[in-house]
Amino acid sequence: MTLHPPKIGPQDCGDCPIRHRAVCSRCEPDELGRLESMKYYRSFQAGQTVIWSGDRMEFVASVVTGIATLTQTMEDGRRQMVGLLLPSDFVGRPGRGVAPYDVTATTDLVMCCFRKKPFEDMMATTPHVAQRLLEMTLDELDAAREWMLLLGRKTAREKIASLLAIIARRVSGQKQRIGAVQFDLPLTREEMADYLGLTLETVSRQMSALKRDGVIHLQEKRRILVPDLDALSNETGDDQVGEMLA
Amino acid sequence: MTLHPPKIGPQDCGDCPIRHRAVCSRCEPDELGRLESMKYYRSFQAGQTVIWSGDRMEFVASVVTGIATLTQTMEDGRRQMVGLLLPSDFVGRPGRGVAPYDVTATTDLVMCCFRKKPFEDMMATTPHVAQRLLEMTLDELDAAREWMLLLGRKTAREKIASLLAIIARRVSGQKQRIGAVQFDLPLTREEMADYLGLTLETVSRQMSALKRDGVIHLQEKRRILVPDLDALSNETGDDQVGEMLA
DNA sequence: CGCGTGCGTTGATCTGGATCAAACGGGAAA
DNA sequence: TTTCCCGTTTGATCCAGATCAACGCACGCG
Repeated sequence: MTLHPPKIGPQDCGDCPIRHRAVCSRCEPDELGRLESMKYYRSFQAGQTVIWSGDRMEFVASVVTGIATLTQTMEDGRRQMVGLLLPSDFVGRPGRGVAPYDVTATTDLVMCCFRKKPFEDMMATTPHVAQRLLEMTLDELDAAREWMLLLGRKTAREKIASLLAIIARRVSGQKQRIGAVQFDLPLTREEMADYLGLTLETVSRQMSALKRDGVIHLQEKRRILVPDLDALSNETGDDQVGEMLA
Repeated sequence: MTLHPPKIGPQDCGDCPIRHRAVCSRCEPDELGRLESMKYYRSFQAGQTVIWSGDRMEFVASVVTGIATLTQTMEDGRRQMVGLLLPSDFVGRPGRGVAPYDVTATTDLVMCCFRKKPFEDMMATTPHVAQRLLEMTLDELDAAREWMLLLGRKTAREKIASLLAIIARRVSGQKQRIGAVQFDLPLTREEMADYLGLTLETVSRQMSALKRDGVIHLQEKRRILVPDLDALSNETGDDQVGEMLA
């Protein structure tokens, strides 16, 4: 079924682009060595499913390059994206055997996988991996709760603006909401809809509205230019002051 | 402002009702002793605010008895509940100084508070607290993601049924969805609305509809009788099989 | 006792976003 | 080149849930 593309990736953890932010970021050289012995890389093409909900999981993993999504699907087909995985984000849960969500590559994707059993053993015996994983999980929990506010209470326009602002900030790297930013949307309209709890038609209409109002400019559907990140942030419904101290 | 009711609580951790499920559940006797030295109890009356969003937090805490809520509020007053805290649940984040959400007691509440600095020191030097906290945080993250599906994709009726089913299962203790269950709702209609991303009128109407359809019986507004937990679960929109293995 | 006040219910109407439907445009295959 | 396909846009209509409004009921208080 799955054809395996060449197993690329930085064989040496020292060269790894996510070395300083992933689960392994706190590890000492000897711990890194131990991780190297249990790791292997896997590549996926855009659109491929990494893990199906309900599958037995024999590994946990970090996103090295590319973007993946976490989605839940109801029997009748309603879908909700519950997570967007960027480089350095972690997939899987030590101590659980079955995947609760579908994991899908939305762009070409390289994952650094750790065999589950050795990884769990390492978690139990050395503190650095567990400490970092706790920190990352707490960050994800905060993000999930911010998303709950968006899903429960924001208007369609606010939802779109929030998503664009988040991607703009993550892509541009800068926390500051100053000046112009330009980036490629990594999601289709339908994926945006699944993330925001909307239909793809509403996403398209609100994108057009934001464009009409000059908040964003579209060149080529996916390439977004935000002339003023501050103006975009004003459309998110978020408290401007409260955001600053987060 | 805040008047302090008598500081009740099990002074000895050995007698604590949440001893086996809270952050401290993995601790050895010597570690418990260390925790005892940094802990103190605080009581709150139903309706009191435990922590305001933006407040400096000088402690982390476990819920001992009672129920508390975590809510986010937008400038214009829209509110979204992002967590429901039952006994043994943990509040606060080691390593962060400012509270991101309002924490409110919905019933009379007793919390076991740990001074933040000593607690953080203990997390850094002994693994048992951190390990348990990671496990609990991962559970909360799963719950938050389940809630994202509810907020983004479920109908009003499915939302109400899901909330009632969750409370029924947690209150009755039994994971099995068999037979009749009876319990008191710990939330007002407005709090339910804030949790579900609805208005209180819609909550009231859907409660009436579920009553009309015989899925629940109401005696005295808050006292709920679920004659058949299975029938209620069928109204949640959730995959029956998928739930089993979670 | 009458009165307010806090919850909850119910009714009438409105509306934001869903649904149904058609068409566009660019890239790849034929 | 033409055709097809996929992602996207736009239009017309519908409807679930929001909003506005009135009222019921239980409880505590002067």
